[in-house]
Amino acid sequence: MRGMDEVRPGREPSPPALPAEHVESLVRVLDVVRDTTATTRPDIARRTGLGRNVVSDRVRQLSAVGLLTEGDLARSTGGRSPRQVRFRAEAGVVLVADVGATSIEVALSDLAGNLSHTHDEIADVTVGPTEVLSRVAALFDELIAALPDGTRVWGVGLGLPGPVEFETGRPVAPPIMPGWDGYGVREFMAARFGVPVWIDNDVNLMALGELRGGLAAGHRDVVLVKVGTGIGAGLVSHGLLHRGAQGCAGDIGHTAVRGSTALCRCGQHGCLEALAGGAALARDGLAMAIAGTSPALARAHAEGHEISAETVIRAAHHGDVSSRALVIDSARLLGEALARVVNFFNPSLVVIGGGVAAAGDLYLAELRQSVIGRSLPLATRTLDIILSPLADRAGLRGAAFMVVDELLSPARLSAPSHG
Amino acid sequence: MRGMDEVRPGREPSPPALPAEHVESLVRVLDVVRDTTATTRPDIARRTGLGRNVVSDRVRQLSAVGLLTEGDLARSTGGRSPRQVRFRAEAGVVLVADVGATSIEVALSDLAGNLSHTHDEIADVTVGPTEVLSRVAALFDELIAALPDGTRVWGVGLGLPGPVEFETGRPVAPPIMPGWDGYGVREFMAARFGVPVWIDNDVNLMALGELRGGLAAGHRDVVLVKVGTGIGAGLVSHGLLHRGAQGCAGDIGHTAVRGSTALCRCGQHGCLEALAGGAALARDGLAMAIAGTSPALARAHAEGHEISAETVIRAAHHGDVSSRALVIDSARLLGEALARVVNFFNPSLVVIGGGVAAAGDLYLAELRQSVIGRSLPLATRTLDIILSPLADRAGLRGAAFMVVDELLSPARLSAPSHG
DNA sequence: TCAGGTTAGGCACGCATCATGCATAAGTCA
DNA sequence: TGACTTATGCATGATGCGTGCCTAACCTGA
Repeated sequence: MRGMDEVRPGREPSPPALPAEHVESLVRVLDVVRDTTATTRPDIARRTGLGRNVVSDRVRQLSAVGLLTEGDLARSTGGRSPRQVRFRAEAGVVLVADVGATSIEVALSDLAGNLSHTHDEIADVTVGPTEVLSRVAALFDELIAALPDGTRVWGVGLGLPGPVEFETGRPVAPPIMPGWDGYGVREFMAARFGVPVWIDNDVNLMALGELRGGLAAGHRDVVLVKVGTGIGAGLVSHGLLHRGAQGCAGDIGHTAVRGSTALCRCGQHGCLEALAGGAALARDGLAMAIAGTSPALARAHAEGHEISAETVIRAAHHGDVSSRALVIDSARLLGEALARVVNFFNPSLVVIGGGVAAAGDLYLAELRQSVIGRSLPLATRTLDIILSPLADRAGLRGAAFMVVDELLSPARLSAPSHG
Repeated sequence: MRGMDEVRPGREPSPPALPAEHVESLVRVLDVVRDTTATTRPDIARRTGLGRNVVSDRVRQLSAVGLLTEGDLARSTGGRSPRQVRFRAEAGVVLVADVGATSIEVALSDLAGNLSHTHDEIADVTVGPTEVLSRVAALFDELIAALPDGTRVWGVGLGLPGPVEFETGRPVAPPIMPGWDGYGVREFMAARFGVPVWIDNDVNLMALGELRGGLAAGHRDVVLVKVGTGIGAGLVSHGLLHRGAQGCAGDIGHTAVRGSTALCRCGQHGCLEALAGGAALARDGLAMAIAGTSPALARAHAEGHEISAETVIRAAHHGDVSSRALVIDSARLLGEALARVVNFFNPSLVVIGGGVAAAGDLYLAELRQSVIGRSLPLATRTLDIILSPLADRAGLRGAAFMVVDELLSPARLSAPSHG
């Protein structure tokens, strides 16, 4: 991996060099424009508390480096119409990837988390970091090849299915990623692409995606639950990701469920994940297919189809009674665990994401009932529990926001460093 | 309550008027001096990144209003010795109270959380807000009467045994405080004493006490567990109190314990609190005394002593086998719940406070074992679990820090408002 | 004890930033 | 169309803060 070209020919340094002065006000202006709390100069002045003159100047500077641009005139409020100011999300792209236990998702993202060229494929994370990351890098190469000339690549954002030490970008003792412990993921990608790289847990990135540009925008205390093969949660406190001391906060998949002894992939018995995760759904569905308890699943199995969580969910939607019971049972079990989480963390919003969220209202209704029935009334008084539509790709969007937010953070702009 | 003197004669407005300019640098200087990360002018400059000139000027201003003072010369590091700068904790006092389910604690605190004139008494919070708060106010009056002339009262800090909406200072649907829901506690105290008032949950205040001036200083992710009559937790994320959306975050006392149907004071069955709290210890101890299972408790009971959690703990320490088993069982149960909390929140420190913490190493050892045996290895890798000595009065200290921190916060200093 | 080096800390100056006032542009409303 | 309101640029002035210089006060080594 050594000896690669540090700076690619024809690629501009990224992000565009901002003036090192006025960092604070520059960021404040940029922030309110980015999340569209302000769209005109007077708006920005009001929101940031900066003088109208300063705002004008900062907008000028940011426009000069291509981060902002003027749009049409906005509606007048009685006098001269203000010109609209817009974040130039097209000023650069971010390479984002979400490595799951059994899959790789990559995409190109603009600076506002809008994805394009999304690509999914099956992959096994257990084959180790060099192989998986090489594949991700190859996919990134394809994305880069398709870029129009002169497009700036601002950075790489990566999600991994395990705990990550955010500062160093290294996995820490990930249970389902043998060989990845302490691996220098950032160094690998930085050497390959010569741009800044950030890595985080995939569930944290989903939470960030929902927080910065999704359903959780504006909330300060959020729990995002991803129900995929496994079950995990991303926590937001004070509007910031709560990663915990080791970066492994959010584990709810391996809490014991009463009266169960099912073996979990983590090695313990009775884990929630072993009962209510996607893998559990598939396992129980297969059992029902073989036992003949479910006509629909039995037929699918007989026809040679694999029985996956998706199969079970589809059968449930088509009225298969046993599948329906399985899905509802899964929702109820998750709800019991979530009730504890709600009591403890007291979020204003719980977002359910991941593959099982495709089960839709059937799942959500049971989940809601289960949570509300077991939580303190106060904690659920204004609590919202919603599904994150799958098409959202919150994880990839979160990866993009991670990169852009870090690059445009005051700390980095005032003292440019790694990357 | 209306018509009371708004500003008492002979009492100065509080806190001393700081200049409205330079608020940010003033606060930064004050902060590093307050938590003693910097004790000399050059130190302050290094820590805050401010110029030595600015630091000198701010120190001058803060000294002029009595918040800082110069001390002796510090050790030289090769050149002229710097003069030490110290926070004048004696520049004012804060009236603090911790209202528990069955008790009132009040004290005088200096601006650094050092308590004096501590006073405890039995009280029943269920008699309602006016009665309880009047009693607190009467105790405060006694404290004020004992103050030297000219002492400035900066504010009132109050802890309550239930969820509190921090911004308004009103209890929200507190389960064990009938009649308090939505009561204007702040208004009551402000009208009575004419100073700013802040109120928070008592467990949050314990966490704040440990965070700002106790065992948790410097940690960013902390869980404080109070095991008193009931069981509750205070959470610290990013070095800030996580209060949750309704201010009721930290509930762990009412999570279901498998295989139990004990009736809890919250009305549900099988709560942790009903099994492992102080009340449960007392209840089970009494049962053992009556049944004769424990000689020590039976004797105490026969002699007419009340069997409290403290009695059981003392018996355990004196070698009473049954009491010992009871205490250990309590620790084990709490440990099981805490293991889930540790997995979910991933703190770097867990502090155990409250009356049951008096059980000491006997309790702590079993608790540690129980937590570590059931948590993810990663989450416990650098986890510390410690006891908060009772004499600490972390709650009262936290109440003092709450008031002083709010009064010396940038927001308040730049735009003085309520109080 | 003294010289040379190092750190503290005050004072004056100058630069840079930001707010204010004024002029102008461009809209609304009667 | 005129009076009013709002937006925006430019010049001006105040203010905050860093820098350079000086003195004070300590150290080390001869």
